[in-house]
Parts: sequence; structure tokens; C-alpha cells
Amino acid sequence: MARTREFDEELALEKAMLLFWERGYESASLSELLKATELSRSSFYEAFGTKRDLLLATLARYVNSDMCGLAEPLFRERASRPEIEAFVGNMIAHGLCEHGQRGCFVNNCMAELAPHDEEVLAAVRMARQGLERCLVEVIGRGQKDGSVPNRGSALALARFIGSSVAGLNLMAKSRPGKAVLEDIARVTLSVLDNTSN
Amino acid sequence: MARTREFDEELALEKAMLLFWERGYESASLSELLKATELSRSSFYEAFGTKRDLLLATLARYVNSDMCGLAEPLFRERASRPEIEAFVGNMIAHGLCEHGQRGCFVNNCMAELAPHDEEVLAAVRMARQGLERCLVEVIGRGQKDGSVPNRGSALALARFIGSSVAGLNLMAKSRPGKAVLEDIARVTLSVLDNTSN
DNA sequence: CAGATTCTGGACCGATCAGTCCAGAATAAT
DNA sequence: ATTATTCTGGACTGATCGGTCCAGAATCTG
Repeated sequence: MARTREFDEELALEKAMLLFWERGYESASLSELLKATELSRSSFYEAFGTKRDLLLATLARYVNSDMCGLAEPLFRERASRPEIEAFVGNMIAHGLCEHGQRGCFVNNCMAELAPHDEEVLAAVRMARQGLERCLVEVIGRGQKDGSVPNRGSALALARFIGSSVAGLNLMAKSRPGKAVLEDIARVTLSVLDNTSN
Repeated sequence: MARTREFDEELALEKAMLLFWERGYESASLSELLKATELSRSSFYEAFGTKRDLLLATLARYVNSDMCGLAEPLFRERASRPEIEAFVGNMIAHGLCEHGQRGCFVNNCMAELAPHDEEVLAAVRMARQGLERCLVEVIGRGQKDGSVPNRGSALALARFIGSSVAGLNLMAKSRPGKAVLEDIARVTLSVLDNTSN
């Protein structure tokens, strides 16, 4: 009775996300968005609504897939110290790769939009807390199995790791080189071995 | 022989910086800039050139004054462990204050512009390295006077502290509350006590 | 005073912005 | 073939963008 949808909405969403991720929200213009998604103006608005609607959609998509890409080790069954190391290792690798200057999409939105957009703020907080909760669990497991000698508050450690990794991601935007990122990562991880408090 | 300049260029520069700082580069429009600086369109262009010229000028200004505001303890004579603590304490206080969501202007520029603007990238790198060098010196002094028991590479520790503080500043944009920021700061500083490596 | 400079305010520019709308082509199910 | 839906492309809007320019008022020095 009706024509079937021809374009892959999911794919278009991903293309749009990549553009927002790479260039930020403000500087990604609608015409660039159209080119990237290969959608006509009409189809674009029909599918996604306003530019900001789309941003929120891409943010949700990122949290539910891409973020879990680099953070994937943390979400494994019985993840412990080795998975934290893998997580941080992924961040270094990402910071050194061709598109490393993109950083983390959530952090980008936090920097650019969260201070002036309540909805983005809420989404970004959710993402941050999701990672934090996951880290608490993994660190707690590491403390139990002995791979995390530091007996301090798992929550505080999780908050620290989350923040420090965000810092590492941000630093990567200035392309400081492998040595710098590795220094940061190594010292960050050394906290897990600290038994002095 | 000629009329004297009536407006305070330095003051206007500061007002412009505050706007860029608060709202980012792209979303700070020229008309807002004019309102903030209280300059006529003509005087504005005469004094500062293009919007991007002004951005670079404000960035330079920030590095030479405001950044050294919060980081001021580090630049004191014979700064050591207590000054590092004061530095981090300043960051927490700033993150909790009314304008804490502004974060660090250098980091904001790093996030928004550095990936796509070579000049901003260069300026931001300079700023980062300046802080890094300062931290190396202070940490080294702390290692000598015993206030920093960690005997690891002062350079690596400096890079770590710089990155972690950047992370803390970024986190503050989501207004996570005092407890979170203090957790991050406390664990970060605990690294200086770590003697296990 | 005269002459030099700075300031203001607004006209003006072309470009682009995000977003709306529609006519018509394409494609489906009945 | 009919009908319903989707798609395309472009026309169009009003607003705003960053930036240029100029005429005239204001303010200084000599």
C-alpha cells in the first residue's frame, strides 16, 4: 500500500554522529550534515527533526554503542584489573590513531554544550555515571581478587579513573605524542597499586 | 595633535575573553562580542581585527594572566608539595564556584578548536608545556625536600598531574558536586605519596 | 582657531544559517 | 490501475553571520 523506506536510518545516524564528533555541534552545518548522511533536506527533517534533536539522538547512540567500544573490556563478565588496563590501553591507542583528535564524543559534548543545554547535560551525566558505576564494580572485584592492592574507596578510585581518562582523551587533542599519553596512563594506573593510604 | 584613545583596550580584551570562555568560540557571535566589550563595530575591528584574531589574543592573555591565577601557587619561589595541593585546591574551588562550568579556557580551546586550527593548537601546546615545565620543577623540588615521596620520573608525574587536573576541570562542567571533585583531587594527589614504584 | 586623529552608528555586503514547504517522481500494496 | 506512502530537489523564508565602509561628531595638539 505504500512505498518502503529506502535509506538506512541507523547508518545515517552514525554518519551524522561522526560529523558532530569530529567537528563539534556548532560548526557542523546542516548542509554538511546533509552531505554526510546523503539525505535530502526533506528526508533529513522527516527522519531526525531539528539539528539539536539529531545531536541528542547521536549522543544516545554513542553511549549505547561506540562508548562501549573502547570501554568494552570493562563490561566483560568478571572484569578486573587486566580489563582496566585494556580500557586505558584502548584510550591511548585511540588517542594515537588517525582520528584521535576527535577525543570522546561525550566529553566533547560536555565541554561544548553541557554548560548551556540542560538536556545535553542530563545525557552526559548519565553517561558519566554509567561508566562510574561500571568502574566501581570492576575495581571492587580487583580489590577482592588482589589485582588492585589499593584498599581505598572503590567509588573514589572509579571517579578518579574516569576523570583521568577524560583528561587523557582531552590531552590527545593536542597530539602530544605517544610518550606523553603513556606517562599519563602509567601513572594513572599506578594508583591502583598504591597501598599507602 | 590627535584625539586620544578613549576605551581601555585591555579591559575590552578581558571582556571578550570572558565571553569566549563562557560560551565557546563558535557560539559567541560578533554582536555579543560588541555588547560585551561595549565597543562600536568600527572600533572593534580597528582594535582587534577579525574574530579569530581576537580569539588568539584572548588566549594569549589568558595564558599570561588568568591561568597563572589558579596556577599561581606553582609559580612561587621554592614551590613544593604544599603549592601543588594549593593548586589542586584552587581547581576544586573554581569548579564549585558560580562560573565553574566555564572550565579552563585553554582546555576549552583545545577541545573545540585545536583539532582544526593550527594556530590555536600551537598556542594550546605552549600553554600545556608551560604548565608541565613548571610542574616538573615543583615536583622535583618536592622529591628533594621529601614532601613528594614518590621517586618516579618528575616529568611523568608532571604530565599526569596536568592531565588529571584537566580532567577534573572537564568533569566540573557537568556539576557533579563537591564530593566527586574532592575524590578525584584526593586520589590524584595520593600519587605523589606512592612509593611502590 | 586649524588640523589630525578617534570615535560612533548605521548602512551595506554576500554568504550562510536552520528550518519549512511543495510539486512531482518513484515505489510499493491492493 | 488505483491509491497510499516515501523520496527528491529545489524554491523560499527570515534571521543571522562576519566583515567593510563611510560620514560626521567628538576630542585632542599646536
